[in-house]
Amino acid sequence: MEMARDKYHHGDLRQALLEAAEEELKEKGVEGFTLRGCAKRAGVSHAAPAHHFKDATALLTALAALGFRRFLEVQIKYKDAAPPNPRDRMLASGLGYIDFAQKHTALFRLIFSSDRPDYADAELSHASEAAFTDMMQGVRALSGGNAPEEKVMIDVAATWAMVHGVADLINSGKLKMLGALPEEARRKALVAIVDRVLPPATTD
Amino acid sequence: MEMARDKYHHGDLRQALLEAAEEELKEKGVEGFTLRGCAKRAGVSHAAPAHHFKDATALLTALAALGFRRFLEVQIKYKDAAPPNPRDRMLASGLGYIDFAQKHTALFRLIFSSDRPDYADAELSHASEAAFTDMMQGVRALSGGNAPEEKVMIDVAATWAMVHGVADLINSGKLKMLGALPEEARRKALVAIVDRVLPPATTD
DNA sequence: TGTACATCAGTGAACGCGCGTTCACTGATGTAC
DNA sequence: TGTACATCAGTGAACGCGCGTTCACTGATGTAC
Repeated sequence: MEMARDKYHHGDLRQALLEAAEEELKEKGVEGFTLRGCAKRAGVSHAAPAHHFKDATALLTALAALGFRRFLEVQIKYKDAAPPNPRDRMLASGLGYIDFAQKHTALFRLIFSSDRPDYADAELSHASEAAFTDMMQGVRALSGGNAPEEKVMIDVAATWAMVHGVADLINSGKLKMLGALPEEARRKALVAIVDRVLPPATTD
Repeated sequence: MEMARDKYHHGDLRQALLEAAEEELKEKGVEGFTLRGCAKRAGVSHAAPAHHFKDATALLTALAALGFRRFLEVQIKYKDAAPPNPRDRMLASGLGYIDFAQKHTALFRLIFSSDRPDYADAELSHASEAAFTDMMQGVRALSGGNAPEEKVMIDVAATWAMVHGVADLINSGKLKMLGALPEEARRKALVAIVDRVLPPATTD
């Protein structure tokens, strides 16, 4: 095993830069994010990142893509732990969405409230679509296979908006009354809120 | 009437800077906002703003306060045009919230998704509290005077989250299917969505 | 009504700073023979 | 197994840029007498 400090070549600077970027984002916010700051955090000269990312946008774009993938993973983890019916799975998925927003404040902001990543990038748009598609499918399963398209659209919009609203408000500290509740009560409250908007499961 | 171009003294540079700042925000986003850019837009040397705003944060803080006041005005305007019962007034208020987010994208982002304004500032925190208080009162009126506090909290959170979620998702272009609908259909869809989460009016 | 003076809002040159970007370089690694 | 060489990932000095901030200044306005 080699000691990292002895190495002139970093080994996996690309990965290290992504981790550094996440930290940088956490501490400085999207608005104060710099490439030089990331290089410093990764323990590397400020010119080194150029070998891996064209510019700050490229780094933020890759980080946003990674963010979307983790965002989806969290939701899937929650879903897989839920009772195997569309309603409970959808509810779990929503709780995962909110949990991600709370635990990864900076990433959540990056993927939902920033113009800095390049959304035309193939990797990023693929990752974001995967996340959104998963959510749509969950709602569709819940609305029932032959619900009219118009109803499905309303269901999707309502469910997504509710979950996203809770996540964004908690994330920006505006629903402190929820965040302040003890673990179990918080969960119960979130369930009550999200549950209120889920379409009733159809039985056909 | 004096011609503005003949004046060495601007007349009301403070106000002009606020308007310039809103434009700057609209075009460059919170992330690219500069004081020098605002000065240029206001047609004034870059050192002039210092007489009115200590720094960029002070200007953004004043702008955010102004944003919250307008945000509340729009909601009140909508409410006053609605049938005078708690449910319709609340619904109207929510539509006003969403309307503001759509028409003042930059301001909405500034007040809900940016760390740059100083929220400890008295004027700003007063303006934001006024907006939030108004909303809480609307929900409280709808929940009925003697609803248990816990239910009111859930009602507030659910209503706020739903409205805010729709507003934020439309604002960031993620509910295109709603934005793309023709005027009347869009309104109907929004009503259906927001209405779904409003607590039933109590009659006691 | 006129003059002197204080006040205030603006100018524009200058500064230091951190940023992104470029460039010649150097050290480490992998491969051909 | 050893040597020569190409490749690649890093360094660090240098640059130009736009930023915020400071400063001596100047032009306009209001007021005292």
